[in-house]
Amino acid sequence: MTTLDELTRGAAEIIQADELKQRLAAGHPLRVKVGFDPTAPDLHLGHTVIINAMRRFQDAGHVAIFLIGDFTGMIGDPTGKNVTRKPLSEDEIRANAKTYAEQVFKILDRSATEVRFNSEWFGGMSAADMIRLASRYTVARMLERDDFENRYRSGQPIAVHEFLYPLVQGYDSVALKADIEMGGTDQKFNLLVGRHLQAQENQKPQIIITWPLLEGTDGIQKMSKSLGNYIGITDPPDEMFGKLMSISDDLMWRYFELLSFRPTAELAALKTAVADGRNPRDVKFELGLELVDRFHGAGSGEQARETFIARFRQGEMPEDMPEKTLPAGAEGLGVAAALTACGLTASNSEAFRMIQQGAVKIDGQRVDDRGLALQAGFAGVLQVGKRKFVRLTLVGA
RNA sequence: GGAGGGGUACUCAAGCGGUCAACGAGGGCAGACUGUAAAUCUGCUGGCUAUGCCUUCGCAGGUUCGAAUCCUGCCCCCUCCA
Repeated sequence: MTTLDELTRGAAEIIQADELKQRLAAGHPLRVKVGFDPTAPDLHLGHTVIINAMRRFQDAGHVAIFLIGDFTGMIGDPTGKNVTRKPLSEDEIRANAKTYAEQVFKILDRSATEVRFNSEWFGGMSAADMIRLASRYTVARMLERDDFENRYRSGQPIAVHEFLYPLVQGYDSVALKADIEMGGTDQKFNLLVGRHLQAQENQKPQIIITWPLLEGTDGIQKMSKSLGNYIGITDPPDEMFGKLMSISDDLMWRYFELLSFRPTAELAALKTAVADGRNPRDVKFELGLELVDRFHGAGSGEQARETFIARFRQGEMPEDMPEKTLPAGAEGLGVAAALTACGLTASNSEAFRMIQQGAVKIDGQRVDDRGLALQAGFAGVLQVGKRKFVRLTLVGA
């Protein structure tokens, strides 16, 4: 039996926690809605925080509604002041939705998930109905939203249709008869609009659960692809495991809380164990095992761990690495040129720098001579730093 | 429309005729130490056919032996006034 605490572990805020308790106690399956933007189908662990939450609700017998905002996506949402998002074509949206599904059902239980598109109810809505919808909320209340208020006060433009977005999102909840809507903390305002609109339609206003934005591997900024501090759920097992091992001990607990399905009591036990002297690294292994298994199938986590140990604790070379065959001229191929051609360094200059810093190895042997030329017939492993390898073969030109 | 301020490498930010491939900070990368953790220390952080050469300081010209630095035009951003 999943308790309320377990369902909302790590949540930033619950609006009307009492109501949530009551509805859960009533014993009926609740409709848990989460909206997704059809623009970014490449999910990382940060996105999964909320998907995990959906899964917990499913396991407790509720229905997860995976809502794809295709209607809104086709218009292009300029929210977020700087970049105007470009509208997506129907084809793009369909393709993105498919990718979403593939990724999301690694976590969600397909049989307890409703996948919906908001073009279902907006696609055929008349202008009159849209204006009617717009009449349901006042400008003053719209301006309560933080970013609207800031922009209004500082004289930055707010396009009229931006006011429509919260309404559209809120109306989704009406159309879906959502009992609960979850979102990132930045979504709070929009989620509240849903409550308002539902009340006007004589529906029970949805309960709102907001989730924090997960910190990236740097432990400071939110996980995002553009910051490069992300762990993609399609990352290969070894890479995913490795990235997880590189997070700080503090961050590990955060990841456990938001990403692991282990009961809170177990997490507390792990914490105690570490406090009593257990190596945090081994606990981090547990995290890696769980997550790699989740995205790559049972057993893949253990395999990733073995590879990890072999490579980093015992200093072995990875078993599979990119292979490359290059032609060598009469005088051979300079190491720097070879490194760059293999993509291990961005330029010859960088390659020279790496050599100077003792970061370059050939078959595990450190290279100090930047003038070294590899001859045709060479076959071996080039390495830069601790984790970049290429198996290179040189053939005569 | 008027007045003023500003655009420098991944980001912030110095420099205001030569010693500038450009101070410093952050970030990133590498080395040491480790548990590929954090913290810490050290080095690097434009390119190349590499002890030299080439290209970079909003864009295009000009002055000068020599410009990121001075002049002209253009583009963009910000602040104040109308």
